[in-house]
Amino acid sequence: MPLLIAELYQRLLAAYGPQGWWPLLGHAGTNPTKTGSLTGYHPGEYDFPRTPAQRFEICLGAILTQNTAWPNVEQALRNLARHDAISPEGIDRLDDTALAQAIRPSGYFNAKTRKLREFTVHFRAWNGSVPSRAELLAVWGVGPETADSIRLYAYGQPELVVDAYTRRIFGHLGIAEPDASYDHLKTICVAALPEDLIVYQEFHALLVEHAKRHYRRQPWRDALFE
DNA sequence: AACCAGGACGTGA
DNA sequence: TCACGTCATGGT
Repeated sequence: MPLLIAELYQRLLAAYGPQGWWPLLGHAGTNPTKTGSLTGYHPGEYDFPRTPAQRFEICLGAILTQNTAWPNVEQALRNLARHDAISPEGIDRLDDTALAQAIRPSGYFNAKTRKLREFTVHFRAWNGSVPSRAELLAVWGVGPETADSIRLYAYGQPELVVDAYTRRIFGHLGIAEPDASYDHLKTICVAALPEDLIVYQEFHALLVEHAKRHYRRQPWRDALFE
């Protein structure tokens, strides 16, 4: 009998406490239980984003963090902030060379320059309304995880997020096949958890925290669950 | 000093 | 569908 997903969530929450995602620039809040020297967490506060700028910052971060370590993304976001470019107008103001230079620390800077351009066009067209998952997936450079992250953290929608850590942990613990698809993992999580914004936000954040602690390098030995 | 990170896209079978 | 190559910097 594999570990139940709901029980996994409860035990992660008990072990690490509320994480407070999505991390935001300029938010001094930290989480003493988190790994590394990351900042911008706001455990116990679920009324983010509080401004249009914070919403757009989360969207940019969701794209910039694709296959990229978060500290690199923070450097890129700080560069954009220095250019006053955490806004659709700010992105537009930078030419491709300047934009690529600013986001260089996050890697794949040519591809991500285009992704930020494309996203900005659609973001403005949504005109403040909440984009559907399909609308997000229609944006070049936005795949399933990025779309779900934006829905969940930038727009406060109860949209469950799956990532490589989810697959790795579930595979290791026998909850799902190691090569299970994104949609399958999402389906079994949605079926096992209450459809709740806070639960979804914490669930993803807790899996990331747990993976950073115990799944960095193979062979994985899960100190919390075995 | 290799190894890899909070993926997505294009291509060929 | 699906497997595989590509994109790139910075931390460990």
